[in-house]
Formats: sequence, structure tokens, C-alpha cells
Amino acid sequence: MANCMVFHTQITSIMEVLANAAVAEICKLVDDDYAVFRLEMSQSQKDNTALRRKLQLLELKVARERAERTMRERVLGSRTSSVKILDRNRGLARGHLTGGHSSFVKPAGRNRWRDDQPITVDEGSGTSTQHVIVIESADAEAAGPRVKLEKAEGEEDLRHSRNIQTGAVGVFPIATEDSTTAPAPPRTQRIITEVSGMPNAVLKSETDKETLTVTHRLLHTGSDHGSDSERLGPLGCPPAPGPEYFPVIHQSQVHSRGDGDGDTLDTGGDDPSCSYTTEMDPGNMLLSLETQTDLSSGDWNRYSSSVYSEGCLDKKREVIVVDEVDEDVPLTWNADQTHLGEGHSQGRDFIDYKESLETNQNVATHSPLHAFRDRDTVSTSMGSSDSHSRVLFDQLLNSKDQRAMAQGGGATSGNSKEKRFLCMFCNKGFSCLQKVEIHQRVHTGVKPFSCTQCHMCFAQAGNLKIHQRVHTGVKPFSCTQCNMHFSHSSSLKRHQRIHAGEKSFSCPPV
DNA sequence: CTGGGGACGGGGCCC
DNA sequence: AGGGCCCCGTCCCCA
Repeated sequence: MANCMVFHTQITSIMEVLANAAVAEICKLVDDDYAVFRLEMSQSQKDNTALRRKLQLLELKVARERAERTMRERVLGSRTSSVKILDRNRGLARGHLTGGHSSFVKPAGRNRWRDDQPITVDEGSGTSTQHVIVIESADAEAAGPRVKLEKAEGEEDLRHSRNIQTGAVGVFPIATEDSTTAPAPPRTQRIITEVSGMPNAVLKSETDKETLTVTHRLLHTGSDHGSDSERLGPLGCPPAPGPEYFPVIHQSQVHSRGDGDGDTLDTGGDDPSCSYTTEMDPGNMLLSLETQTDLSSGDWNRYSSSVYSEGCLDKKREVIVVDEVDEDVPLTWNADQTHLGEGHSQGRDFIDYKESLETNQNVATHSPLHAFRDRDTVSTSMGSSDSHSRVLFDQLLNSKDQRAMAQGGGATSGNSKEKRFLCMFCNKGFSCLQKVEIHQRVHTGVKPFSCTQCHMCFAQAGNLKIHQRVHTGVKPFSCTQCNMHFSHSSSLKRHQRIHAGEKSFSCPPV
């Protein structure tokens, strides 16, 4: 009996042990499964979130595109004649803009140019700065709103109008689609404006002055500066990311660099191109680009440039196609071979011009050889009238360009020995490549140096430095006679003329 | 008359 | 030695 009890006890204990073990095992299994389950759950949630975001992005994209289409249609509908914009590199608009360059691009709130820098363009805000818009491809959708925002917060700067007149930077007189919104110009003007989503260039013809001012911008994609309004155009559409519309005239035979340096021009890419057709009034816009370039070398200049060597604008340079023009060939805009593809966004967009700068004394390009980046063929119904075209082409240079030409006199003037680097726009000669690169910012509007305190940006580092005295209040130049202080040395010098009794205006000696 | 930006030339330094 | 880069001075212009 006692044995029986002992046995029973043992069995009981064994049962308990087994039961405990079983429970433990079950618990363990449950825990493991639970963990796995939780993992799967979280994974699913992540996927869910990602998909949802994707969906939202797509919806935004679609909405934006629809809005743009609507805008474009409205513009085309309202526009009567001058310019017909077919479309413009939307692909560029989206993906291409990443670079902060542009000329115009000024990283707001940040001081450096970065390729990945998001947008900012601010020119013209109250601080008279430039608006730069850099649109990151991934966030293209956000571009619109952001631009809008900036526009709202900044007021139009008078500088804009000034720039417009001078054509210095990509500031365009925007031919507003609604004429009622724009004050009637004091004088007769014929304004040809690109107004599609990416208004970057303007051909402005001031008939009264008989000058044709071309405002061209090199948007180093991404970089472009121009006020929002400029970039947005009358429609408020986001500007085309990169390209500036050079007044390209002609190009019956556009040779996109015959050497086929693919990385420069032929990045086909899928980006939708934009065609840019200008339908000039018959008879008044016979433009021709006469490039008196010694083409014996084969193809056109390559503009390498490092146009942005000083800044961080190392990417996305716009292509400037310098084309040979057959004088006998009717003018056509042909951007066919000047297209930029998506792949371009990472490359230089400028034709490498360095070689020609260095070597060709023969190049007497009159030319801002402007190129359209659009792949689609653009043609103008312009006739070919060489002499007339030439004149008109000369008029294409804006006033600053002309002044620059006048000052520099071109490569052929005088100091040809030292000034072997020629500006591709005005043919002015410079002693070294960097000088010409800096100079060309006059034409391109590239301003890589931005002020950290405000939205101003500058083409030259030195000018930025001087500008910052505005914020620091530093006035290192003091008058020894009256103790006045000046931030500019030239201001001091000018002031001291007063003490010297010099008259500002005196009759020149006969 | 001043403030301030745009543009250019020259010189120095470094590679 | 030459080129690239940076800085500075200067002139011009406009508001």
C-alpha cells in the first residue's frame, strides 16, 4: 500500500513536470508565433503606408498635370499671335531642376548651392532678391505650391523691371495673358513671351526703340533665378526647369556638336520636349543667326564651362548650341539635336566651349548661340534675309550685352594677345577662362553666390562680400576730412571729390 | 549726395 | 612658366 502511495506520488510529480514542460512549450510556441505575426503585421503596415503615400503622390501629380494642361490651354486660347508655345520639357521641369543652379538659383535660407537643394528662387521679394526655384524631381509635385508660396510672400521688386529692361538676367517682362492686369506700356511694345509652364525666355521687341532685347536665361537647371513671377509666368505655372530659351534663330542646320559628345547634348532621354514655336509677325522678325565662326574646325564650340566653377553649380548646365548656319537656308528653329534628356540632368548642359575659347581667334561669333533645348523641332516661319536678320540678331543682345561688347570690343580688338578667351555671347575677350566664365554670367544670369542674410545673390564672390556689409554695418572706408564712413571704396572716393571741389559735371575741354 | 549692385581688371598665391 | 583661383580696387550705373 505504501509502495502504491509512493508510486502515485511519483507519478503525480512526473505528471506535473510534464505538464509544466508542455505549458512552457506551448507558451514558447505562442510567443514565437506572436512575434512572427507582429513582424508580419508591421511589415504589412509599412507596405500599406508606402502604398498610400505613393497613391497620394500620384494623385498630386495627376492633379498638377491637369492644372498645367488647363493653364496651357487657357494660354493658348487667349494668346493671339506672337508666340505659340507647344510644350516644354516637362521632363526637365520635373527631374531636371534638381540642381541648384541656375543662375538664378538661390538657395533660400541656405548659403550654398547644392545639387540636391530644393528650390528657392527669390528674386524680387521685398529685399530685392532673386527667386530661385529648384525643383527636386521627386518632389516635383510640391513645386507648384511652393512657388506659389514664395510668390505670395514676396512682393515684386522694382529690380525686376530693371532687369527686364536690361535683359540682364532671366527676368522677363511677362506678357500677361490678361492685358487688363498689366498696365499699358507707355510706348509701343511688341512683346514675345514664352508663357508656357516654363517661361524662361522672352523676346522683347521694343519697336519704338528699334531694338530687340532678348532676355535669355541659362537655367542651369535648377538654377535659375528669376522671380517667381518670372518663372511662373502669367499662369503661375512652374517654370521649365532648366532651359532657358535662347533666342535661337535660325538653325537651318543645327549641328549638335558633330563630335557627338553625347554627354553634352545628346542625352536623348525621354523627357518630353517642348517645342517652342514663335510665330512672328510676318515681315518683322526675320531673324537669322549669323555666326561668323570659323567652322573649319568642324563643329561648334564646346562650352564647357564650368560656367559655374565658382559656385557650386556643377551640374546641369544648359546647352548652348552654337550652330553653323547656312546663309542660304531659311531660318528655322531646330532644337532637334539640341535636346536634353533626362540623363542630362546630371551633366553639363552647356556645350563645351572651352576649347573654342582657348583656341579660336577666328571665332568671331556674334553669337549668343542660343539653343533650344527642346527636342521637338521648332520652326519658325521666318524668312531668311541675311542682312536683315543680322541686324535683328545684333539687336537681340540686350543692352548690357551690347555694352559689354562695346567695352570689350570683341576678341579682335586690341589685346588679342592676352584676351584669348572669348565670350560666346558677345565675343568679348578675356585674359583667362575664369574671367570669361564670370563675365558670361552677365548673359546667363547665373548668380552662384547667395547672401545668408537675405535673398540676394551675386555673380561674383567679391560683390557678395561687399554686399554683406549692408547687414554687418561695416563701413571700412572713412573720410579723413569729415569722418564719414562708407561701405564702398568708390563711394568714399566719390565723396572725397566733394572736398576736393571737383565738379561732377563739367564741360569737356574743347 | 549717398547707398548699393554690376562688372571688369589686376595682382598675388598655389599647383 | 602658365593656368586656376581668389581677392581687391575701381568704374559705372541706378534708386
